[in-house]
Amino acid sequence: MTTADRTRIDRYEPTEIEPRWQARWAELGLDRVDLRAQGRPKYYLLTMYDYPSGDLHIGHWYVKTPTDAVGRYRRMNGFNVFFPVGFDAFGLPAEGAAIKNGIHPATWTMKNIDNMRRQLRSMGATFQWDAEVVTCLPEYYRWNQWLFLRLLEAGLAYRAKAPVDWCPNDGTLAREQVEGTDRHCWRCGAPVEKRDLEQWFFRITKYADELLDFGGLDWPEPIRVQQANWIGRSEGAEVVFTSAPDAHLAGGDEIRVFTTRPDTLFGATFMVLAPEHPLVERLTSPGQRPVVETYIAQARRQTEIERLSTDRDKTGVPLGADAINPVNGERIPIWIADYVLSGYGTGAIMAVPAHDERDFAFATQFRLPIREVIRAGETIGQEGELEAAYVSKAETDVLVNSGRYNLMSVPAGIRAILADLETDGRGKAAVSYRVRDWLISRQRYWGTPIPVIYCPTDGIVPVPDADLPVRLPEDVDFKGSGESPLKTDRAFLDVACPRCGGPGRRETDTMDTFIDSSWYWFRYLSPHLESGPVDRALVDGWTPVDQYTGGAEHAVMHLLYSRFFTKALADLGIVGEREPFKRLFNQGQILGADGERMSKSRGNVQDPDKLVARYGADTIRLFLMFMGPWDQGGPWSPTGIGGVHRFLNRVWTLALDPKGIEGGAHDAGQLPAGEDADAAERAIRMAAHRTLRTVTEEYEGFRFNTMVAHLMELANLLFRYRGTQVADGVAWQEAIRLLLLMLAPAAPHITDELWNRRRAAAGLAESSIHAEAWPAVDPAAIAAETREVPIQVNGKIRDRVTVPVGIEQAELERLVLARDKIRAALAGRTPDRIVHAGGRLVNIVVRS
RNA sequence: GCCGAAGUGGCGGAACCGGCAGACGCGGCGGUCUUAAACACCGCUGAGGGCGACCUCGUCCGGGUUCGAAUCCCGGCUUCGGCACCA
Repeated sequence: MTTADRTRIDRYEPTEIEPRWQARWAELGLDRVDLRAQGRPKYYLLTMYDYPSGDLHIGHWYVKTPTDAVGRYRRMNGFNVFFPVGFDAFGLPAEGAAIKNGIHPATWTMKNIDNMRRQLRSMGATFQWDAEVVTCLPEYYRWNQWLFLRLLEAGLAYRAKAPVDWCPNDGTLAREQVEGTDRHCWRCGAPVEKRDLEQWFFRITKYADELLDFGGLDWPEPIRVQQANWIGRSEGAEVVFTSAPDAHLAGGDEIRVFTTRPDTLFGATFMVLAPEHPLVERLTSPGQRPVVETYIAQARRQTEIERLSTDRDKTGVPLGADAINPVNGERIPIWIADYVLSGYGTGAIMAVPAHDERDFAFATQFRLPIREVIRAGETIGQEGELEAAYVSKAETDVLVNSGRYNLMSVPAGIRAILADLETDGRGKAAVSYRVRDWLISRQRYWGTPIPVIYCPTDGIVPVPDADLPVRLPEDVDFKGSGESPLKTDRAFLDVACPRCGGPGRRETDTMDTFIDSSWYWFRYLSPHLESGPVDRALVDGWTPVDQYTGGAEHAVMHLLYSRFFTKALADLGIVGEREPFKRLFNQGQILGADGERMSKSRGNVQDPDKLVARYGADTIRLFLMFMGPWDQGGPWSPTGIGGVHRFLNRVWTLALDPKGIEGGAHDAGQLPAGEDADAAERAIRMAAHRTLRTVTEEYEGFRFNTMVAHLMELANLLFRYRGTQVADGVAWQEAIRLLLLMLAPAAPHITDELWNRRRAAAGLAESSIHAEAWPAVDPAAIAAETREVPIQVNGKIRDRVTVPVGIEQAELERLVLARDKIRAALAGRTPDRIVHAGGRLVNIVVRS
């Protein structure tokens, strides 16, 4: 085909087609959904909303456009699909921009949102824009405050003084926001310190056990494992030691420890308290006081210093006091050391150096006694000096040096010791969790104000519901010191106590923005509702979310908080379901071409606007799906994008110009050798329907890369028939129709254009392809009469034979053994065995 | 160190259940069309050997199970992600 010929039909011009169809879909209301419609099954499709940083990069497309394809596919399958978007609009970058450029965070944020809305529209996705949520608007954050007050009433929110992780730039951090061995801030990278502050907490620990239960959820295994590890449930015992009488001490103070190994109680040769433990002060002997105080001060500072290695030497000092072991009355010295954490268990341990690596290291360093109390059963009587801690809980291990518990197996020992401790009131079975309560206070301006007032008379007073929202003052002074401007804003700060009317002071901390994202999908259902946070009827009808898509980096933050919130809201009677997201898919992450995370500072950000201008949204959508498995991600490389664009061009040509013949092949326009028109049409139908069968499964299973590959294969096959006598025949027409329908969810613009050009050519009125039903496979079309069977000799392919589908095994064997190549491979030997692999293959086994 | 995921052509990847390794695309080579180039189209393209039909080798490494292993089992190596003294 020459250039002149090729211009005979219109060329594929995505930049002309795409905006036109996007406008048309808006007119047709394709992006609207009647949430109260009856009849069709609901499908709540949710993709993680974005922080309005200002620009979309290709990573946003990577999450959202395949998700949109799923929505379109579901819609074609008769579902009422709800697919909202919004913006996670509070947060630090806006404040940073304010300090740096003197722009108000609200101005900066809303401007960014405007730009991002435009960019999001260019994806051609069917987002429900009228459900949009912007979390920095009072109509949203008002309900953060309202929910906070309900949690406060229910005892799920509380204020406590606690050592908190503190970043000099960003203030308080949640534990999840402290990263790495050196404990740096996830945002700015500065070393994180510990500070004692009065802070607000949400009682997520109350739900620890329920959060470990993923029953009924279709979530990726790695995320479930990560959450389970984060929650970190350990079963063991709480054992009560007592302080021994001493010159400076009457004795009898209860010192509780948590242990997972009550069977090793006889091996406790000393005890260690966290430096922050409340009893340290009381137990320390006058002689040790200076050393102890120095150590505590040092430990405090130590968390501020970069600690690059976890296997640094253990440090600690003795208090100069002893404790009494409840099982044998033995006196053991009490130490403090920073390897015992104040926030876990009881903040105190019994040290069993023989059977715990950390205690072993500590004992070795300070020459404390090590007493073996567990031995592998078969090594009894071979006791010697231990070179390392023996940490084992094997069934065959037995207790030694443990008085009346000697020679009991470990499980039996645990049960017996626990029972005896319980009888004496000296201990009980206990469970401990790694997860701590969620610290939600942030010393920042750009967040939801925490709705409480401090009154000298009444203490902590909640802001009455009627006074909500507590609005962020707009006219504030950003000094750039990092200190929240709310702290110095008299108009905000000074407020009458709602209870006594006296002078009160408003809370100046704002909420962690993860609160916003912990319930936003409920709000999507009624974003402007003024009578409450959620419309209960809609929530009951539409939640849980059927499919959630987003990055795995939220495994222990957003995805855990959301589950907690949903459970808490269910207990408060605000929602009915206890889990937010029924099915979760974590797509991978697109990295920069350098293999690093995309970021402006690295200069490796891919701008989708340019790509869209050059290739069109359909090509970009399809290319992102084609790159590889969706959960894999990978470095961005535009190599190959041309191949996908070519594919769309071929679809264009197939649909509009079936009779044309390209130059190139000598036999162009001829049917394949040995094929008549009937056979050709059967081949086309079979290919189209087989493709439909696979592609349907691939949409269901989110295997978009192979889905695109199979559509390419079908297009390649049709291209071979282009210009032949069957081009544009009945089978061809059907194949084109199926090809367009199958491609429609992934490449929505070009398919609607081609669909309607073909309708117009047939004298039919316009009708969007996206209103069509997903086609059904015709079983008759895919039924084959013959099939090709590979033949192996000793597992190696030697030949193939085409046989009728229903052939008898004996007949097949006779046929196979008569083949020249097989006779040659057998070289006169007699087969020992012939394996028929379910009709898929024949393997002739011959020995010698 | 612990937990998790993954290692297949020059590259992205396919093979979903143990049954034709490398689908599809990129890149490369050759060709058709064109005055020419670009575009488009057609063919070839894992490595080695052979004029050829074909043969040998080949899915991180070493063992094993099986008629048959990229796939299952045991041991090891490497890369990526998470956790960071959690008693």
